Amino acid sequence: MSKNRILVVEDDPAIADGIAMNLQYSGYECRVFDNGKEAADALVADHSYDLALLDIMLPGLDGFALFDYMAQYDIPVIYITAKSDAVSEIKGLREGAEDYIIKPFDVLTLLVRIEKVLERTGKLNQMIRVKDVTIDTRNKTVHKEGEEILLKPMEFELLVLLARNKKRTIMRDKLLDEVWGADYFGDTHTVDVHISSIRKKLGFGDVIKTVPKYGYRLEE
Amino acid sequence: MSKNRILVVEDDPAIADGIAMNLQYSGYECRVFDNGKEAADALVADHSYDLALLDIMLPGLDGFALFDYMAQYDIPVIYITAKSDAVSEIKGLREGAEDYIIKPFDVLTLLVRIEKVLERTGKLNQMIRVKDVTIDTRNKTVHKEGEEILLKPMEFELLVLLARNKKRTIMRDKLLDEVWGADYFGDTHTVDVHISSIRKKLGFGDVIKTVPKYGYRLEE
DNA sequence: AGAAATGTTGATGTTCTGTTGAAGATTTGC
DNA sequence: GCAAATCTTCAACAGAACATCAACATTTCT
Repeated sequence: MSKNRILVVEDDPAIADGIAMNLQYSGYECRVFDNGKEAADALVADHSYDLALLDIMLPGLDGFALFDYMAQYDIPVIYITAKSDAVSEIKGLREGAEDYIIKPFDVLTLLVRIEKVLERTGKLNQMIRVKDVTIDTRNKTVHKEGEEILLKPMEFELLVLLARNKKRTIMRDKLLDEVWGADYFGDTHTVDVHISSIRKKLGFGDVIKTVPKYGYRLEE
Repeated sequence: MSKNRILVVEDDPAIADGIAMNLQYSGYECRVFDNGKEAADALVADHSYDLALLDIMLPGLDGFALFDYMAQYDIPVIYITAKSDAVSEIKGLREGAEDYIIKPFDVLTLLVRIEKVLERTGKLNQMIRVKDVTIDTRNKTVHKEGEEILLKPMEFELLVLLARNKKRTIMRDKLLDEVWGADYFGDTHTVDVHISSIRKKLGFGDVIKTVPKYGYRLEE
């Protein structure tokens, strides 16, 4: 399956570098521009992007202006906003942007948002393979060596998050946030129990690594 | 990868020079102003800073006034305060500053504070390379010649501190303070044991130098 | 409403980690 | 060069973190 292509327009080089590195690491192909004008011009020749990450505050053409160019080619947009322009978020979403994310953000949050959008637009791989296990995110089923393994809903969600972010260590808090929701108040111990159950059902004792003091990581 | 840019506003030339020298030595690009007015004016033309260090007591525009200019461009702020204005610290933080540091401070304390802020805003390099060893601060992993080397949490934290401050000798007390926390009461001997373990696992016998009677230093 | 299944919490046993002490090696100072 | 101080390394202990099981409360489904 071919890589999803992501367009990034961000003028802060430190942030742009960080995003680019992480996207590539996660298996996306990405192209970065540091100003709106160049990005818009380049679209004419190449507009086969699955998603665009647009900073709102940009020199020249700003994120909102760029949105129209994206709409032309049906490229969904996630805005990147500084915390000072809280007002603009609403505007961005009302005009049709898929989502927004406020700086500073952590990498996993961004990746999960991207996955959500790609899933909605049907561009995300429905099947995830980890070792001899196949995860079908559409039918919510898991197979190992032809046999279906029954995972409970929470176990499934947790597994998908880990599997979509292979080789990335995720803190227990972060797992709780993303799988259980940000408004969940409970012990991180719950995560441990679910991990334990997944390991047992899938024989993932070594595939899901424990990173002491931090969290878990699913290996390739 | 581009250097992080830091804005320094400090009227005491001795302190300003010291900060500037140390920041450059640590790989930052920095610009120094000795008064608030000039700094604020210069922001209009160039505001691509990743962080600002602001003295509170300044001729003309003071640190608090400058904060508003920084907020406009979403530049995080660390205040530099004289020991006497303990009251102002609280005010500064409540208004949204990232952190503060009290004069006189030692260089490493300042550098670690800076790293904390840059990490939170996603502008710090998550990969550190020392010789043939790669440290991934986000995934909490260490690789040497493609192989993963397992470090224990404390070993990892200690290594990161040393590696982020290469060529800088750090006292045992300082290492204890920063890695174990200021409220830690224990023998500095613990540091020695951990250093020993890191050296052994990574083959860093010569890379981490012992500075007799003082502490340790990680060479480039 | 009753039954089945799920998620959470608590208890228990196990593994892993950090600290300490002691012995051996190295360096420093005289 | 020798003694003293300092550092390195090993091993053992205590405590923390983690895995697993079982019971309970909650939700879902029929």
